[in-house]
Amino acid sequence: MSVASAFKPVDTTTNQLLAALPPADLARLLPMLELVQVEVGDVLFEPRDPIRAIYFPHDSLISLLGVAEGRMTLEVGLVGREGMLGATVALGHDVAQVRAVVQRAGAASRMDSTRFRAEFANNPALQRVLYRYTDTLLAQAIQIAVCSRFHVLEARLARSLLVTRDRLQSDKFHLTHEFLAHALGVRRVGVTKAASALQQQGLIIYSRGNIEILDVEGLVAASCKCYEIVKDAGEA
Amino acid sequence: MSVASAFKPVDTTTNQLLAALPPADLARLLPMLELVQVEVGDVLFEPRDPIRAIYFPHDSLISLLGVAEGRMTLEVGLVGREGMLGATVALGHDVAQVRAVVQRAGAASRMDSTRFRAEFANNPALQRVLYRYTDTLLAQAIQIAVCSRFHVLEARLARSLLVTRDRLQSDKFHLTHEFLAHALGVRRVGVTKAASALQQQGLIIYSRGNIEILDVEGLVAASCKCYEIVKDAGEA
DNA sequence: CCTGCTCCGTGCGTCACCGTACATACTTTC
DNA sequence: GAAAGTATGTACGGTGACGCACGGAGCAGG
Repeated sequence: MSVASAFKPVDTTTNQLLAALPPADLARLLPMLELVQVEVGDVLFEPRDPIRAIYFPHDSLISLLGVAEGRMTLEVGLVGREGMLGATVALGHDVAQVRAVVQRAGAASRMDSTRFRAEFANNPALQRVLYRYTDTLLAQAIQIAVCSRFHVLEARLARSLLVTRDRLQSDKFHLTHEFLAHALGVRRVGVTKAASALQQQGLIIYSRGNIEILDVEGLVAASCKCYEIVKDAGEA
Repeated sequence: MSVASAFKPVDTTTNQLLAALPPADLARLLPMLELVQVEVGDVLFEPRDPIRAIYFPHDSLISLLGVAEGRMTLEVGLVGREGMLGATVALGHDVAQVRAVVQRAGAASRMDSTRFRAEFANNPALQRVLYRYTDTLLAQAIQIAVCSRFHVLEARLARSLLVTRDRLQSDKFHLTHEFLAHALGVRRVGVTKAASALQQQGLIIYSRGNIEILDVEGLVAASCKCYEIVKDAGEA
């Protein structure tokens, strides 16, 4: 991760949480935001870490991984331009419960936790936005819990790809089987098997981490309902 | 469910969310609360239902079940005296995402959603309490997602029993294998097998739904770390 | 060009849990 | 005190994913 040029102003229209704030509130927030570039694989925090900074992604994408013992992980949330990372510090808990790892490199606005908490206390608009977003995160986590328990890997993979597509607003992205395995909480070979099944159905093609979605409708059909449920919850 | 005698006043010290409110804020809330009795198996709402009322349990216990197609369910949260049901309506989403089913009969204070939302908007203390509690619910859901994915049934059953014990502050309670199966997202026979294993280890005894925990330490050892993680998150 | 690295594919034995069906035992009811 | 209901126990084949190991293929740089 690196601090971007100080000359480049933060584009406040990309991140939708920032964009949702009234101009006056946003203006107060802006001087505290620092534009940074995050790189794939960067770990912004680990479970039990104190959260020192919160992030508003612009074009980056951050995966929230629940961690069990060993190297078993499960993605419980995905944060892109529509959300923020670390809302929890304003709500009372300042210790991370998940691993936050960058899934797609890009820009994000960072802010010190302490200042954020102080600002949060005096900013009703920010409170409303965060409260609502946290509720969306909860809906995501719940659906992922259900999905991981009951649905077969192939459907879950399809769901995961569709969510990534929505977040990035692109049909092509880079994501290795290894990374997906961590997100889905399965072995890498399991992903290979499921992905090649989707590929044989003509829904996607992939090669060395470059994934392209060919047939969105087909992929929706191959996925479980969970995809649409979390999508609806996010928009409602 | 039935409305309790109007003569009986709401005991505001039992539910810990209510108890945490400053007296003035609580006083404004009280006239809007209605004391009701909920019975085992009562379904307070289903996924996609509009949430018409919110609940503050006193000695009752309410299980939040994520629902997949068919009769496959998974408990993603448990609400007792330490929490409330339906906080989500104040946060923006007024449609339920889970099934709320009474696990243990008892008293709860009910309040109309619309009035609750209005009160929430003007009550900073209530906002703080709810923010924090929602964050705890999120922590629960995340840990349950991880736990259900990676840990074997016996450990998950042990965790579930320990959580129930904490909520009820009692080593004895009523809970059938069937009910536990719904909560854990497994078959009833799976629970029977896991429960009899715990019984043979001398950790619990059960008979026709009456469960007694004999060895808390042993049960903690038999459970996964998830139990302590959510416990810590709730208290932190 | 060959070495090294990342990424993907296959095979094989094991296991937890599934779905189903049936059996037993305690409890309540009339 | 028989019938009906509730709760628990046993059995069996099936399967999705596991863990591990190794094979191979594309891409990079010296």
